Amino acid sequence: MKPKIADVAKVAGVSPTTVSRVLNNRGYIGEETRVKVHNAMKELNYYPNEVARSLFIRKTFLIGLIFPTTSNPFYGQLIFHIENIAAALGYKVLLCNSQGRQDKEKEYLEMLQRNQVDGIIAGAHNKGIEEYEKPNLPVVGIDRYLSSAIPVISSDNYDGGKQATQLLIRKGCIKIIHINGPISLETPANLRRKAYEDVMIKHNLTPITYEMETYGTDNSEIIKRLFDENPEVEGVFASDDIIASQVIKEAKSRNYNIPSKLKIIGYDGTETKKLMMPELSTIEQPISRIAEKAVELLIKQIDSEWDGAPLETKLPVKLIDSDTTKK
Amino acid sequence: MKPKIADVAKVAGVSPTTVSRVLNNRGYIGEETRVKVHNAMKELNYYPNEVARSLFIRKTFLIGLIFPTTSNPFYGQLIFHIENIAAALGYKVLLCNSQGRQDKEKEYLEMLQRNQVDGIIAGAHNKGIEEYEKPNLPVVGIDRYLSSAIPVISSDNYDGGKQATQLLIRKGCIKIIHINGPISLETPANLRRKAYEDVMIKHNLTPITYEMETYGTDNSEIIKRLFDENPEVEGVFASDDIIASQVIKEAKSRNYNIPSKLKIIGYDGTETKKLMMPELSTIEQPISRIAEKAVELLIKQIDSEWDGAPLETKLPVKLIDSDTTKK
DNA sequence: AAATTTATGTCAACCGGTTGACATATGAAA
DNA sequence: TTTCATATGTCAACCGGTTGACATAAATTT
Repeated sequence: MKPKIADVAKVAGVSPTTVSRVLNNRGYIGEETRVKVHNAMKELNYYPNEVARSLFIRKTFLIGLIFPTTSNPFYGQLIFHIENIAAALGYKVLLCNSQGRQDKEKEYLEMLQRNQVDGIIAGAHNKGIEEYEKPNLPVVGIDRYLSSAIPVISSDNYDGGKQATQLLIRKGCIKIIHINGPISLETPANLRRKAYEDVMIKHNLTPITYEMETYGTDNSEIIKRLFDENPEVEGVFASDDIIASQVIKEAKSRNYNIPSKLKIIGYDGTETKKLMMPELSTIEQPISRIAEKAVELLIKQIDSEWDGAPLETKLPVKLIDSDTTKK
Repeated sequence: MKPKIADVAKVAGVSPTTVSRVLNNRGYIGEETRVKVHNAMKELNYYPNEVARSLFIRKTFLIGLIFPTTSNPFYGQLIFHIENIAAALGYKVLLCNSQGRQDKEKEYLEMLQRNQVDGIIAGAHNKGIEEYEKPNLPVVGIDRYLSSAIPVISSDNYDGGKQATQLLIRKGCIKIIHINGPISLETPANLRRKAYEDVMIKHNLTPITYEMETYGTDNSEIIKRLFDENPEVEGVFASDDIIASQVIKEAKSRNYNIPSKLKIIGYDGTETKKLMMPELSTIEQPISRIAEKAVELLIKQIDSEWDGAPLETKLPVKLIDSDTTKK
């Protein structure tokens, strides 16, 4: 059986209260008592039971994370940073991969509440989860509008979309196509598309957008259609690097020379992308800063120090003009 | 204040014990009472406090995960599967990114014990963490020997190394170099190198191995040295796909034509790799099966159903012969 | 009519640590 | 000598849910 405070007290020859005092640095404690207690803890291999402690102080220092999947390097990297920053501030993270499924997300939401997490950071959201509407606990969204009272952190999606489109135009592309995720999701990421359309129209070009199916589905059909219907395409702005990689693959199989015949730019710019496909131009998101802001805002809410603003935080992106957009 | 069982009981007009009976399906409960209680729970937005429950039943259904970083797609994907399988079995996961740092790993190990996790799955390990030696709780290692009593799950590293090396030889390479992670770590992954050396020697070829620095360090120097010292290299077997991608990058900058002049094969074969660099040949690890086995063995230990064997589980790999090893 | 099953209530102990109230005993400062 | 800061102990209530013991009463069986 695991040792408890009473066991430590017995070994150290002091009272349980004294042990608790040592653990929490409360009241007066003599130096030698402190040492005796610490020795006893070491001897017994004692670890304070945080579950009991959490119950009493009514706080767990747990943060729930709901994201589609850690398999995706963008979320993997984001979660890495969130966990890191949280750990530095004394918080632990409970991980949930919702896989873009509404039923899973609901289950996780309930599970997290049962487990008394102090707050939730969610980057997944399937419309129609009313649970987010009654915010019984602090929540921060990343790139997802969850409800009118929940703050959202994102990269400057409009600026990113603008820069990407402008780059392709600057490099001489006329027939430029955009391909993005399911627009039915209410996400700031839709601004990437909005910016693309605005820039195209401003340059008297016709915007053409292809839309992906739900997250995780096989998208190759849509990309094939893109090429079938627009064989003379000169530039593609994909709303993330994974989609961009699929476009590249299809283009190569159709013998489009990149970048001379077709230029491509993606979005995200993860570390993995930098290593695995350095040649791909992209809009790099400030992932670690997004993580910082999210944790910061969540903890402010937890500590009741949040005044309701800002509801939206946009962080600057960085254009990476690499080989796939060479002139 | 959050509602508790007593509040539900009051609203439903029954006793707290009856509510608990409904929640746990114990003893006799009438149908209409059950309905009344459920309505009260819904009305109050009641979620049972798992912290209190965990304290009493002395079990948290929490599993601690210690891995270097979710940023790396291999760990990201592995963790995705682990979390999924665990969730299906009623377990939740607490995520820790040790970043290959011994101090962090020790801290996390202590934190997890304080938080009463039921078990730990660790894929990170810096030698000399004696904490693993006194296994106060169930542990499973992935690709890492933690202590003599802790079971390890891994891909069949020897076979993978063998297949990779044989492929390069079959494709006509003579001067083949291997590059791997820090061998100081006691990991089954070292068998990739052993297999490489064995196969080379069997074919009367000279094995040459370059070793990476500690995890996460900048490795470009070592790869540059590899090419400087072996300009006539014909084949490279990298011990993971990320290293392979760095080799490709350096080779391209030196105008080596791949695969005509230089053939490359990596190791891991994550989904991300398949999307981002489908052209890279690799040894694909059965990531979801590794996750399954790990969770299965951990839960067996938790349920005291583990008899100590098998201590080592090796799962079959799959050769992916793609463009970078074309003849 | 008696025995049994079903349904619910009351009560108290327990999980392990926290905290406040209060008692007691030093050694040091006033 | 008196006061006070220091050091430790005892005790009990509490966090929220679980569980066993026991009581009671209605509905079913036998």
